[in-house]
Amino acid sequence: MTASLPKHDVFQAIADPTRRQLLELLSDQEMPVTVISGHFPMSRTAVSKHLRILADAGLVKDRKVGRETRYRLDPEPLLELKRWLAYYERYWENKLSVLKHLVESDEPNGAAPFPPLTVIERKTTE
Amino acid sequence: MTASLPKHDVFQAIADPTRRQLLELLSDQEMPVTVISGHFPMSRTAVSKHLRILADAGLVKDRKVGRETRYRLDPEPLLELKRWLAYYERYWENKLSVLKHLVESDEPNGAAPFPPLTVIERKTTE
DNA sequence: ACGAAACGAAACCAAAAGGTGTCATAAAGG
DNA sequence: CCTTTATGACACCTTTTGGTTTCGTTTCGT
Repeated sequence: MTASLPKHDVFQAIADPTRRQLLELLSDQEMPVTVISGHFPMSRTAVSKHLRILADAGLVKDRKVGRETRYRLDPEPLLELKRWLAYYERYWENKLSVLKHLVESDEPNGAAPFPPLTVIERKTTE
Repeated sequence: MTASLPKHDVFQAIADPTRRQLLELLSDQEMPVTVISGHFPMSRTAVSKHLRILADAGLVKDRKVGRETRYRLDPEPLLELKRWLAYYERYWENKLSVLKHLVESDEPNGAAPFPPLTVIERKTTE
């Protein structure tokens, strides 16, 4: 167990626009760092750090080829994102039902309008 | 034009685990800030700021009811996320083709192995 | 009319994020 | 060999983020 414990999760990894562009660039083919960083208006080191974060999230894989390290997309962790998103699909599928909900809870201050207070635990840093 | 120019984008908004929990909590029904913050191990103000960020991204809507402000989910911006994700679906649908790609680009240093260097413009802060 | 409740705004703070440049090392290539 | 190339590891800096507390304003309830 404790299988690889990703230090960065997918949500955080894709939050940065540069990293999303990296994923797009690497989706076609694998590339070494120098070539990759040539596509971005920042230092190679900066790009390298972004790649590290993506790797931590499992979104890219690397392999050494001679003196270079080639990176390529691994889309697998995006499945988690897809599953997360799937939960909300039902909400936009019928926005009308949302509207209906709004109208129904019309009373300014209902009797017991809100669910039992369940405190959401702070995820302890693993 | 310049239609509402969201200061925070969806990707950044959902990057924070607390904000994802907020979305989940608000997906069922609308709630005023005090009730919402009762579910989280942090100050009301902190929760309020998270709600602000979600609102900036268009993920929640608020309406004033008396002295309280009730927040509720608006799933619409998640469509952007869904579209972004859709681009990558073809990659995990056939991970085998990715593998094939890898094997084919076997030569240690091919003639012109990488695409023409197109520098990706830094998105100027709007 | 007045105290309490609900909330946003502001000032503040520590830590994380996103950059930079320099350096050490390993592999390639005369 | 000796130089160049590719890269990761550091040390460092600035801005953003996520949190706090305090304060003012509006609305409610009595």
